[in-house]
Amino acid sequence: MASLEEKRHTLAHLLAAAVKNLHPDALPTIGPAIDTGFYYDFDTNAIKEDSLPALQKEMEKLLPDWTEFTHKEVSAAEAREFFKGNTFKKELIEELEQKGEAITLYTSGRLPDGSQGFTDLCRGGHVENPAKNIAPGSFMLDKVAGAYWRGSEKNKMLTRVYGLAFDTKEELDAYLAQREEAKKRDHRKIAREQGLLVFSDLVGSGMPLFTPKGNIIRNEIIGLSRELNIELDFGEVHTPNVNKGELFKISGHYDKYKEDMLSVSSQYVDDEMFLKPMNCPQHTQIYAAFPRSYRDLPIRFSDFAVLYRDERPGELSGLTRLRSFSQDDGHIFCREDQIESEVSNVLAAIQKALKIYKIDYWMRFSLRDPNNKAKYLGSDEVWEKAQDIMRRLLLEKKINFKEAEGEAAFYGPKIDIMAVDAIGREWQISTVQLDFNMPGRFGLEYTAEDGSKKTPVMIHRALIGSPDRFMGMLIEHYAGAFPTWLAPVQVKVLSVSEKHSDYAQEVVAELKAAGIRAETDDSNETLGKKIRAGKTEKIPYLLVVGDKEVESKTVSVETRDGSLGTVAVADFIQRATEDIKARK
RNA sequence: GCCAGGGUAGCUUAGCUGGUUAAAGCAGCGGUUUUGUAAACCGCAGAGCGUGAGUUCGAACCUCACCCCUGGCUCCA
Repeated sequence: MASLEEKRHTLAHLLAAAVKNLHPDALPTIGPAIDTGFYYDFDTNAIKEDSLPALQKEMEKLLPDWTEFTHKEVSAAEAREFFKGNTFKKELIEELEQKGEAITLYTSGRLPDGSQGFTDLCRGGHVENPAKNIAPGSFMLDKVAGAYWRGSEKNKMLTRVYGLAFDTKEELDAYLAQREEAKKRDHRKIAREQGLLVFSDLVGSGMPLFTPKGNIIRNEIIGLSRELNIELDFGEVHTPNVNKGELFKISGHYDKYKEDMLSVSSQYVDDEMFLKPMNCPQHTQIYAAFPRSYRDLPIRFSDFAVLYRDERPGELSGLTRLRSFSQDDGHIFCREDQIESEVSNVLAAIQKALKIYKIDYWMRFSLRDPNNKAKYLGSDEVWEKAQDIMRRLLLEKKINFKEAEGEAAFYGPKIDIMAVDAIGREWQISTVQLDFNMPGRFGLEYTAEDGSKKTPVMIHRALIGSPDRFMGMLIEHYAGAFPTWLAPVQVKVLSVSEKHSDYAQEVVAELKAAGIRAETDDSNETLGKKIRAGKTEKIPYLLVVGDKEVESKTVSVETRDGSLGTVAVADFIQRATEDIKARK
């Protein structure tokens, strides 16, 4: 039975064969199977987007001749001879040679003269009979993109051709349909349609301007985090946007992220200053400003300040990657014996928040990259200790998690919450990070029970990450149909005709007095059109008022899921208020 | 930053092998209508075709530079 991965990998070979026929100068490099199909990287600049149809055709033409794979093991010298002129393949051969692994060449297909077909350096993993095993219409070339050789931007950029491939044509079509669905939910599109935020070339890229409607959502998100912070006994602080470079030199951010910080200058003093890219160093200064006793710990600060990062232009994307954004940030300074309860309380709060937002998630335990320790601050012992504490905690709590090497922050390991949205895409949101490094660098201390001075531990955490980014995710998760508590307009009162405008205004006034975000649509349009507009805007409640309702002081309630009939205004207010309070 | 696409009215799009006043729908505005659960009718206005240079008798269309957006790569405290 041919596995999907084998099919995909086989298609990568087929693609390389097609490229070899149509673009003989393109040097093949590597071509693995991926989640949705396959890709192959070529050293060439001849392949553009519009080359794809011809390549696709060529692949389809070649496929019937690919009835088997033959392979042979060769010496490094033979392999080098075969791939002479291809420095990329030579580099791979050298590596195989050094590791003492077998070097194999795989061949499939046939040339017009009947001689052997396309041969590639490969360790295997193909379907036995591509012509038979690969269903017609189950694959398509998708797009062309640049990709650095071996994933390093120091290396040459190659041309990557992506292909989609599934077991059947139906599965490919389903994937394409799902991609269409994702496009419909695109937060950039919905944010524009609903007038939630805008960007301006004059303000700058990556710097969102929230409209009154968008800011309502943003504030509700912050409001929930603030409420959870109070339950967790955090004290909210307020800190400035501009900081001296010295602060970041001590924290270690200067060395690591100077290129990604926006600098600011003063006309009067020479200090190198930066817009702050994070809050942690500042919070250490609030801690440091007063003598602290073991009895005072844990000390917890929360902060919603706007942060600035000089992201490279090509990395910006809607609300998911911004130059200016905030975090629902918080830092805990505690004793070692308090780590466990602090981390588990924060995790519980995160879980509570995600339940309210109806978001599924999984946890990623992000560890240091053991092969690149230079990227991180602090000694091996400290890292081992921090990672052990966190792992033990996750195991004790019986939390399902996946370990991920190389995903830690530069100062410590972290637990990242990976949200899974309504159509299955993952977003990294919340985080809890254990830091044994920064407090020492800032000379933070507390007086222990025995009178000695000790260094506190610092826990960095964000409940939902960035309110701005999270809002982008929520837009896509809900496809713009926000639950009532988040909806910028919770209720819209539609008058049947202009005769009923006064009553509609009255109802809106009552709703507003009850704290409900309501407006009227008393435009000179038919009711049908107003309903349509309200539904398109995804307003949670549409209240229709006409002669009957004016007469009986009622409203006819239409929700996104259907009609609730005619109820007294007071009853509707009660119902809506309960929803909002319960964050439904 | 790098690779590949793209930028026409507030929005969605047409026009683009160079050739009169750049064409629609929605939204907007003005009328008519006074409407009962997903688009009433008529009219009006709205576009320096991303920006700046160039080629040409003539540029939305060709060339160059820059800006911005999209998809990747790299990065993500």
